[in-house]
Amino acid sequence: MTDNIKLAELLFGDVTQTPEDLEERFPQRNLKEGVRVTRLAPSPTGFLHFGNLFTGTIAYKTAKTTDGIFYVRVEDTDQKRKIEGAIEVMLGGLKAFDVIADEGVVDEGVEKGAYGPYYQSHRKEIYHTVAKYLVEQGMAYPCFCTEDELNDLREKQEAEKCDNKGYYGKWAKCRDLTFEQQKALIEEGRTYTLRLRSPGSEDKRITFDDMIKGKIEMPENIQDVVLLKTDGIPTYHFAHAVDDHFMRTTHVIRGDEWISSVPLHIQLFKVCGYKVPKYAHVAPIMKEENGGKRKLSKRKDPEAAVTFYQEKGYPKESVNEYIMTLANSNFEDWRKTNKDADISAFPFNLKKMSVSGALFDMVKLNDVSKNIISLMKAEQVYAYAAEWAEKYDKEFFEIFSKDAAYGTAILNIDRETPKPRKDITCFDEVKDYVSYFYDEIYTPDYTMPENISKEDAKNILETYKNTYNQSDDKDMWFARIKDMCEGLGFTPNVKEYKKNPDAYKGHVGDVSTVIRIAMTSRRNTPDLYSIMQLLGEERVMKRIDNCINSL
RNA sequence: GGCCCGGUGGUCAAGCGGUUAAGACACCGCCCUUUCACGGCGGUAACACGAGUUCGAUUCUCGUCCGGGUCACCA
Repeated sequence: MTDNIKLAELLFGDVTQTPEDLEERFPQRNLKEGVRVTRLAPSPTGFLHFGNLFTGTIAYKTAKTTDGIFYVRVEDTDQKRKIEGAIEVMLGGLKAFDVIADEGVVDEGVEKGAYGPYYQSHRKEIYHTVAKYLVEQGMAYPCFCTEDELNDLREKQEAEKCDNKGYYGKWAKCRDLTFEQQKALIEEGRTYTLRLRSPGSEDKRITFDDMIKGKIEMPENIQDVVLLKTDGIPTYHFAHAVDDHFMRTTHVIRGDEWISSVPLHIQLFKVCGYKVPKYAHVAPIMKEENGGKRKLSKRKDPEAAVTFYQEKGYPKESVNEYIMTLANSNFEDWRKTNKDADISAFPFNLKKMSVSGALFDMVKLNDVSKNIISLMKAEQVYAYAAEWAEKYDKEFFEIFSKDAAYGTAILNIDRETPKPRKDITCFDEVKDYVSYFYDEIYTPDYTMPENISKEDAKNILETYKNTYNQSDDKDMWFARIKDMCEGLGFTPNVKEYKKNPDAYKGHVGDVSTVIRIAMTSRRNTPDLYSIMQLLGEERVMKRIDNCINSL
């Protein structure tokens, strides 16, 4: 029995399976050529960052464009960070924007698929099986260095201005301990981590092909990184290699902060005898701050939280559309020629991803969202708005949901025309947008424009009251307004007024404005005729009277 | 500091040896118009800098500068 085998027994005597057993338990997926398996591997922090949604969407699309599999694996290896209900928050946010896992953790505590467990905290025996194998092969060793010792090491390297910091080569104190020494330390009860015995050499370089960034050349990894922490739980690096191998991930899609550890990861895959997956490193979404760029920050930027979009009531279609404009530069061109197509029909392509981080642009998101909502049917807008209100504005929901046909009719003004209005950006605006249709939440304010005297306003309304007829069609309705202009000192002809402004008090537009204000307390609204039709004769008359009385 | 990556209008970005350097958002003007929108038309505005290579560089090479990432028993 060699020392390596003895050490492996000493360290992992309780491991009963072998890597071969695992290969059998998690067989190669039976997939057609070119079909991709991707994943999102969030750590449960209780906060879903827009960046998570972004990379998640990309991973999802990458799989879906090949009819592949997208799964969620929870990276809960950091005990210190554990938070209750965190999975619910993450999965809920993802689902709200149509990033739905085929496999893995699909709900709090619910796992689906044959490659689990999908919580890293439940995979200890799998990691240990591989760890044991690595020790047997002489590719891993226990390290008994304490935190203080490691700090000293760092300081020493700092003082020597050492370019290559870290635990490797001559600095790796525990690398060349004899079996007897190791055994003695363990029997002494000393805690230890398990480190990789890196086969890398300082002067070698490796290249790899990132699907987004292209060819990258880097120095080989020489660090004897920690594989297993003192509590026996793996570090990200080790878990990544083991999990993505046994879960049979084909494409690792993640944030580009990982790019500098790719040499390590490739080495890990090779040391374990695994096929290296394809990598795609996604640039982060940035935020502008006094002229500079920085990552969207959880602390500083409310829009960094996915819940922000839910609270504001951005439809998922809008957010997804915006994400795609950021992700694939040809998306907007595609959209132009495929106006009605579902977004899932877009041929998403990793190669079209931008290499560097894009600035988050709220104005653009809003524009995208207005377009999306303007193209929806009124029923759809009503359903979304009601759904939003039920969750975030109960009081309004009560009122708004009482009469769906009425609400829908309001939202249908000027909609489903070749040139629909684009008033609504997100659903928290709907209450204000429709407020004057609901007496319960309507507070009149009859402030008239400066160019119209109270007298004239009164006269206009008195006159109008006598001529108004609810059953007029739109042309007739407007003809009546025009007809009353002359008698009041206004002109029905706007051009005429512009030519000769001193000859009149104003034009039809001003007369309409007075009526508009009486009806809605606003100077700007969608089509007034439609509004008055929906209000109904009784309320129209009442509002005219109220306005006259308050002038 | 070492190692990576990047730098085209305010923003997102096409172009990748010869272009009047696309398009979208924003902004400005005009038109349409009972308001506001919508829509239409037009406009302002960019290849970080310096050397090479080349008949010719935004496109290729090198350097400078600037921005970002990373150097944990965090992911």
